[in-house]
Amino acid sequence: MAKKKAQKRTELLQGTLDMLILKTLTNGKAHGYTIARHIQRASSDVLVVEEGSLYPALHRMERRGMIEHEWGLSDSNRRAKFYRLTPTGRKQLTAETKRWDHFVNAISNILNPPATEV
Amino acid sequence: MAKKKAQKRTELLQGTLDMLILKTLTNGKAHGYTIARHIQRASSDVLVVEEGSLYPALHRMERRGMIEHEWGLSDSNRRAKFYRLTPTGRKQLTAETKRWDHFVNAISNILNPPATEV
DNA sequence: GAGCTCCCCTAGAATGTCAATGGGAAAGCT
DNA sequence: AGCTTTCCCATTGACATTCTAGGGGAGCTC
Repeated sequence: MAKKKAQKRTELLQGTLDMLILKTLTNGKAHGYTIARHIQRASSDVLVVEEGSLYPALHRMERRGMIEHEWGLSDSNRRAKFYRLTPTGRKQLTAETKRWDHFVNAISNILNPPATEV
Repeated sequence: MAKKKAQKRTELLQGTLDMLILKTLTNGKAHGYTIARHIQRASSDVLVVEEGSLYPALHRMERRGMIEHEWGLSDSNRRAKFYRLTPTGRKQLTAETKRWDHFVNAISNILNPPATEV
């Protein structure tokens, strides 16, 4: 037994999902299912996007004007909602990426403090 | 006017606060107020820990056995609750740091995909 | 004693993620 | 044809964490 149950804790750090989705869409339009797959593969399975996180994220991002959708047919011939970046979305990606770098750098400074001053 | 109001969005990425607190405590015991100051200074004001986040975090961390407290007097001669790392807390810090590195690396792979395979 | 800084705390709202679930349709298999 | 798998969309309710916005008290300086 001992079901190696995955941590109950959040897998993704809140706030990073939008950035990942936006980034994924810079490769061209894609539908939800594909976006999730891409993030998972590109991260070697470290980042797993649950559907219950993905779709709400896509919806709020569209509501906020970062992405737009149009219906189409997927590679496997199924109805799928293809999302595309808007100019706003591109700006947002730039901003969030900058913020992310900034943030990671700050954390890093705490985790590995630079040589102390005299 | 145009009060450049800071984004309503969360300043800290969820889940990082505990790690920062634990790390801060590796320098020795400290009380809440000092911990917050330290994080802010060490990050050049990038990371600001609000009191409404700090104290609940300290309390739950203590509840989970990662830290312990004892009352004492601060440098400025006021009653203050000094927290200290427990062995569990140290382990937790190691685990969270590993998780963090792992995570940052994964995000990085998506944001700056390595040279594509042939 | 007014005002500042330090130090503790909590309640309520907001946000975002997850687990669980549901549905439907194409593809592949036997 | 029927069955199963995979793909694709979506929502619900629980949960954790953070923030805003409050409250209180005690030492220090003038």
